[in-house]
Amino acid sequence: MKPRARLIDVARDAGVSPATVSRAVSQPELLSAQTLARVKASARKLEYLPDGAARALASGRAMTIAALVPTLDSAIFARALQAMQSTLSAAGYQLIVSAHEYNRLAEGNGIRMLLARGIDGLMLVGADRSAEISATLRESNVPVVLTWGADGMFPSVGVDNKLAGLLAVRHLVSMGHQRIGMVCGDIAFNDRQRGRLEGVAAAMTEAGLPFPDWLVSHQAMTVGGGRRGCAALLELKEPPTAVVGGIDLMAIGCIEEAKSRGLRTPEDLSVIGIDGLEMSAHISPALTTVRVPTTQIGEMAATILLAEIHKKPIDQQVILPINLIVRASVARPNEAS
Amino acid sequence: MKPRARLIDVARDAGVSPATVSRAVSQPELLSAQTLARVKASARKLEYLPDGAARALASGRAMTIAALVPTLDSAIFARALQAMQSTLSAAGYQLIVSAHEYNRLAEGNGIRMLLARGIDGLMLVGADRSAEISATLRESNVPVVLTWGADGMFPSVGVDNKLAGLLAVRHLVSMGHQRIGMVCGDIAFNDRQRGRLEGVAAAMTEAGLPFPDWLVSHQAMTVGGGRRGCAALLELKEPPTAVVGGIDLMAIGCIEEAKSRGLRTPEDLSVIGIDGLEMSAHISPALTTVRVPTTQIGEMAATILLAEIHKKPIDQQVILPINLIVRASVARPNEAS
DNA sequence: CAATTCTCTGAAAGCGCTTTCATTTTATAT
DNA sequence: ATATAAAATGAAAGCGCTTTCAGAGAATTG
Repeated sequence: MKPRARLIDVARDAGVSPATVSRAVSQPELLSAQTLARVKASARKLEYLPDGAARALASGRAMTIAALVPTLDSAIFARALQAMQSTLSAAGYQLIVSAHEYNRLAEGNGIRMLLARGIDGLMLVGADRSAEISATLRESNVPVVLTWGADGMFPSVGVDNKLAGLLAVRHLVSMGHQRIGMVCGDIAFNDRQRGRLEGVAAAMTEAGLPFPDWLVSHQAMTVGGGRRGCAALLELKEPPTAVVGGIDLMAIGCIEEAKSRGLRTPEDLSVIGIDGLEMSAHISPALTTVRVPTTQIGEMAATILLAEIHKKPIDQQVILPINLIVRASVARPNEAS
Repeated sequence: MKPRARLIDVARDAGVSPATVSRAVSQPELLSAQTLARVKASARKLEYLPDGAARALASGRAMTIAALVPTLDSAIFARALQAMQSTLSAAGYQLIVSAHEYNRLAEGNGIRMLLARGIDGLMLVGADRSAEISATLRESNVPVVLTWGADGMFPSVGVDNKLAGLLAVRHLVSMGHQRIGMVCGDIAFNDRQRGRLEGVAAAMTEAGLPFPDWLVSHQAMTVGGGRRGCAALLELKEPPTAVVGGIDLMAIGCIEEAKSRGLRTPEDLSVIGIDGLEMSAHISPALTTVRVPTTQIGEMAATILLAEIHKKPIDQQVILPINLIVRASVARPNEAS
């Protein structure tokens, strides 16, 4: 219950000025080896832990980067955050993460709270936010990086979501599919899903295929959502012979739903995902998917933020390559259908 | 690029003292409606955002709770964190989360960093840490809550992991299985997996069944890990007729591995998981599992922390009930095997 | 050897806010 | 009305640290 040692206690113990102790912590190269050793000894002896709030206040730097993602409950963001954390902690920064559950208002509040809290950088997902928030962000002067999407204002790192949808459908088309459906997440506050959907639609147009509204089912972005979406498509008078999942998880749900209806994948229904989850390779049939380099996105996001903080030049918009991973969930459609 | 408005600017604009503005922010009930309105107007006009670092320093409260989990890349922790965040933000607290990737040292560092950073409470997973860190934690006087496990020193909320293993195996035994294997995560720094393994062993003993080392395979806690573990067990001279997955994800891997070897679940190999993931209900066969109330753990953790902070009485150790969810992945063993 | 340049350390002024404590104002009671 | 309590506000002292500025020695130079 003894009060935590403060910097001044260490200074007293080591017989130096507070300034010297401060330097020992943040710029040890400025001190003579001897002084440094003495201070360090005292610090250790007193179990000195610098006070973050005081440091942040005095220095204007919080050594903290925040990431505000739609949800923690997604392997996708989790991996990216993981990568960010590694990169940042190597640079002495901490990552604090928060989620808004696909709620635009919650995102706005989250941003404001984080800004108030004092952060040196902010990672956001997508570019789907109000002009007001964007303005707040801009005025705050806090370095920002957008991931998975771009808006042309803030630096960004992501992939071409439209291209992802395009690649998926092109593959399906190349296998001979004509009636293709999509099980998609809610697109209201999710420009990634919107982009993928656009890509799917574009590819259908490109192939001269019809793509009416009823061939896309919007569902929760879970396995269960995928199942429901697939069920909806399968119950159409003319069900699709192939379906693309807005994310791998939904694609997996599609496979399961088909299975539960006695349909085999890929023989009776081809399924393709977008994401490239670890588990997608291990289910059966192994999921054909468009892989998004999640880990790299996280690393790049951290790198960009760090560069912004240090006023170094950055790529305003980096678009990482995506690629089709052909596995076993897509085949030529049945003659019958 | 204009500097952010400070409290004193608002005070000036509203024609009141800084103290009044401060109160308007944190204890509005102390002000007359009229003054409050005036201050709020000025604050809005100047786009005033209080400085978190300064508030934390002056008040000694950071209004921040930290959670340090093994990994973000797990639906389990993600859900619990989600629940914590909701509960905390309702109380005006922010949650910052960090991961240590199942690395004991990294956890220690993480704890120290968080402590230095200034937090009002800390959520940790499991009780598997050095006495030194525990001491640091104790001395820091920061409220702590342990989740998924307990050590008798800090308040905790979790489940009886051993019981989980026990329930799983009892179910298997009741279905007539005698040779039961387990695919388990690394237990070196994971008392949850250790507990589950113990439970499995205990249940085997209880049933008078042998449970030699080679019937448990330690693997990465992913679908892929589950597959490898199942493969290892299946290649035994006398492979088990049933296997329990240390977590649902691994159990799913087991089902997939069996499938890829031409074995049907549950006819040829019964599989049972522990966790109760959303997706477990949707795969085929639907996974029989021991459900752990993840969301509740998160909520309780937040509630306990909040109570500790406000010096209210708390339950030192809350153990949430777990329950077997019988679905389709367990059946009586084949006569043949 | 004096002059100049470094290197190392200390003094002191905040960083932006909260929080006693004191004071003024307003409401309540006699 | 006057005394007394209650409510509303302000003055000022920090919270624990960083950082500029300057000074004291030590090292280098002509």
